[in-house]
Amino acid sequence: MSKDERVDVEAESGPVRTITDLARLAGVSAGTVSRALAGNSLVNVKTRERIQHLARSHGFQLNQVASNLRRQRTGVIGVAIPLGHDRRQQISDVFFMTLLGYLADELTERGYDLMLRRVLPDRDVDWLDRFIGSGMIDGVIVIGQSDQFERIEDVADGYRPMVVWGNHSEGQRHCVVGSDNRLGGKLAAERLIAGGAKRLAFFGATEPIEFAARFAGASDVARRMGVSIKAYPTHLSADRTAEEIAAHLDHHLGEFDAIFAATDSLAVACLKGLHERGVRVPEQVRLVGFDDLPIAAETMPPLTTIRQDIAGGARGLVDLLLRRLQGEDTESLVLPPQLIVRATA
Amino acid sequence: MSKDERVDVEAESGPVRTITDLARLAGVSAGTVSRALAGNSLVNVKTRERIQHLARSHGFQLNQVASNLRRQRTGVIGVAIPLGHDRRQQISDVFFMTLLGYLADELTERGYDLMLRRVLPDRDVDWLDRFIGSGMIDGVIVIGQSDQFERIEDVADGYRPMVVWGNHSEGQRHCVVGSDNRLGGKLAAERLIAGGAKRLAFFGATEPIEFAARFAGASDVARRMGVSIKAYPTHLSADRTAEEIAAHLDHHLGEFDAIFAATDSLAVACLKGLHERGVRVPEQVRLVGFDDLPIAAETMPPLTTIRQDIAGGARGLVDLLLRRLQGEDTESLVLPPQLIVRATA
DNA sequence: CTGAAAGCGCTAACAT
DNA sequence: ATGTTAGCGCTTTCAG
Repeated sequence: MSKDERVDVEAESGPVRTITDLARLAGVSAGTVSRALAGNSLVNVKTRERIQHLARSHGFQLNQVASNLRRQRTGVIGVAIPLGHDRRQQISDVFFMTLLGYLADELTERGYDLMLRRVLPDRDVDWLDRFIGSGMIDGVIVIGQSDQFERIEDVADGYRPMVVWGNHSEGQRHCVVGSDNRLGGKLAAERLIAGGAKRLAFFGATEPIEFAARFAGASDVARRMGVSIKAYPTHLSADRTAEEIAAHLDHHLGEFDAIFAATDSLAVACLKGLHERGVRVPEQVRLVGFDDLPIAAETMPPLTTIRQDIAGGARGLVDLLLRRLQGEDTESLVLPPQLIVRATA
Repeated sequence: MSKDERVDVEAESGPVRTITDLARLAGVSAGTVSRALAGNSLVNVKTRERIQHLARSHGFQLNQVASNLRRQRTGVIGVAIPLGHDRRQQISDVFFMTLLGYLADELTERGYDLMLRRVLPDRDVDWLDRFIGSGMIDGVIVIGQSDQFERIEDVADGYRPMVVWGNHSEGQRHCVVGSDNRLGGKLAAERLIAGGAKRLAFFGATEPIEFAARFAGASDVARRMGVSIKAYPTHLSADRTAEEIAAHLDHHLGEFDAIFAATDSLAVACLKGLHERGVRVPEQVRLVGFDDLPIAAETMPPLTTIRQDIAGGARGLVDLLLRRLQGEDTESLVLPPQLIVRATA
């Protein structure tokens, strides 16, 4: 039905915005219209089709808000991105944004809408309760624990339909999906050491729990293999890291023969810094990243890195959440990271 | 108020979920509670504070859905990302995702929530009407016109609170915010030609209207300067472009001495392809990208590119939308792109 | 198979 | 300054 036809039809009857308008037009009750539009089989096939056709020809749209209120469910999943350590940054973080894209795909596929909320926990202590209590969402996915691990734990017992992307810790109460960061760190260190590295450097922030686990995994291996490892801390926000990495390279270049970067973004910056200082990769300094973002395959030389299964993670998050919405009590899902060997280590 | 205190208080009175519960507890009417929580000055200061304190101590949250239905506004802005030419791709497109991040920031700042909807126009012809008509959003921002220019135009007359990120065309009816892509193309071509280029290549898709404008801008300059230009088409999805670019380079390397890549992502892939074939940049082939994504500064050599003001774009989108929500009738906003000279041209 | 009626939880006249 | 009342638009018993 074209727009023009619709206008013609409306001219005869005035706008039809509510189910009651439609009912009057069809000569039935609002209840019947509601049932007809819902495809309820109780209603006579002929009237059902008549009503559905009428609805379409008038461009009628069900008011979701009213429907939501009545049914006490919204078909909307909240996605919260807490920005703890470094304000502003993470929301433009390539990894999180990619995950968000896949989440949007996955939720759409399953018939849910996505409400995105960026959150500054220091300004708004009650961010999670407020999101949950708003009545606007059926469940919530939290992307990244940031420094809010405890607050999430507090909520987890009283609110089931919540799943979190992040790191899994022994005995935690909230349902989490995420890579085995410790194993990822292990794989990275093993690769570097197998290539002959004797003094490892870890570049990246170490407070975020995921990154701490990556460092810990690498440290385990280093200790076991009798190799030294030292963390060279950076912040998370892209603009600052470049300088910080440059400073580390300027002052400590002789101290290591291999770098494990906490993320591919950091690794790319390292690669550039090394190149600018005439350091050959991997001959003089080996380098492994983390994430396997698309950019990892496009650097020169292409980046050896630890792949996180982002699409799989998104699928897992949605899967578990929907099962929790059914009342099931789900375990956490730990995804195995994978070493992707390219040319930097 | 800690969680434990809250539990204590609740133990005395049962759960307090609705405004009516709270009213009973406070010994006033629901109306007064509603006013008190809204900070309405009509209500007595003492009772107002008493009610607010009571609400906090019971962890009371207003049901937004009910509120929305009654007030006929939701405080939610819809953000639609139509995926026309290349399914799946754009939602993970770095540029769009970055824009989305800034939009989330900007909307949050202004007190709005963001409902994200990824949309496949070929499967769902009515995507825009359905989003608008759902009653769940007060206004809509469309990120990218994709191949939906006409549909957006159709809707624009009947629905005011809509702003679109994309390309501005003479005489169009929908309010759009976007870079002057034609000017961007012009700047790119000028830079290349000033460096001595005689035969330009344009790498990228040419159907999307933004990209077509970039190519057109470059073509204008080429024609005026007596320089040749030819488009080497690619698709949008990241996985296919790499091969396509490789194929172009293998078959047509001698045909050009400069590349204008439609996006930085493409430019990075070009850079890699050229490097692998032993072609020096910029000595043998000059290269200019588009967007100025963070990665542009991190390539080797760093990428000369045309910057789009993403943050400014997001601010503009939200600004115009909110003014439209006030009933104002806003003009489109065309942002000037800026040549960022680094080392590839 | 359909209609009538109650009500989701909140807000905003309108009253006092 | 507060209470009362009538809905917002829809869904779902409960009757018939």
